[in-house]
Amino acid sequence: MKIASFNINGVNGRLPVLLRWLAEAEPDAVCLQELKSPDEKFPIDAIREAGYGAIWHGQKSWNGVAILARGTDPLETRRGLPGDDDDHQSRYLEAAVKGVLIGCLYLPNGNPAPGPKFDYKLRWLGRFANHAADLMATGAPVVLAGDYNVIPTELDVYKPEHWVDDALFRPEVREAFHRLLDAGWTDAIRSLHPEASIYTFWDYLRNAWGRDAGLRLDHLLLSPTLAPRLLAAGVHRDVRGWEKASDHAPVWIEITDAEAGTKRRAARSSKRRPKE
DNA sequence: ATGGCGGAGTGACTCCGA
Repeated sequence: MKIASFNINGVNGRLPVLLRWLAEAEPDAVCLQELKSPDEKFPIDAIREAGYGAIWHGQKSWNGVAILARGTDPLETRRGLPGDDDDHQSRYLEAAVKGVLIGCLYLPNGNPAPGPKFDYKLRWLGRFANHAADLMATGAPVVLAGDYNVIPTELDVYKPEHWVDDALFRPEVREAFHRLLDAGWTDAIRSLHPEASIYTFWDYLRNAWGRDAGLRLDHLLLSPTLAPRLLAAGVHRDVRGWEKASDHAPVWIEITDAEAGTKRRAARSSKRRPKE
């Protein structure tokens, strides 16, 4: 099963990019961010024709998240991040797809920092950590996928010294991300590629793509019950070079299906299995 | 590297993203 996350940067303006990528990559489940579309303008007909069911939480002009599922409809479990009834930005959507609970998030950018936008980002991170802990406590296989707007380490940015005061890289933000890892979440890409320089975003400005001046901002975090099923992870870099591309590239994982995962875990615990 | 590029909402500009 392939699960991907893609900050599409305008789902209507970039619909040809989305449809081409769905046809080429054939992900089983997709988290989209930055729809920049009100609910009534979400291109559900074209997405259904491409073979996907979908749920979405849009908003005029900005934000907006969606979950797509190939050949089926996502089973919605939550709309909006709990913890603040006054927060009306469309940044969190959650659904079950083929036995996996998928949280789709678009974390606030937070610039300029310091300031009210940065404060909102830190509050959002706190609410997110609380909800993530609740999800983990259920024991369900969970992936939290999306645009975190967090550069986790110096390895995840082309020139760390240019970003020290930026809301994507400030210590408070990095520490919040690492507290998630300490709590038991697995950064899928980093767990399989511990040393590699991997980016998911390249600015439109200053020929960032041509210079490979990128950032790793889009992440898939796996619960302890899902992490053992991780087979592969990567970034569809070439999509960033397409005509009318988003400034983000899709990030993806492949996991064993639920039945195979159960067999694997059973095999691992078996006394007959030789030590790895 | 504080200008750039690009989308959306409106209708030459603004706001916003990262």
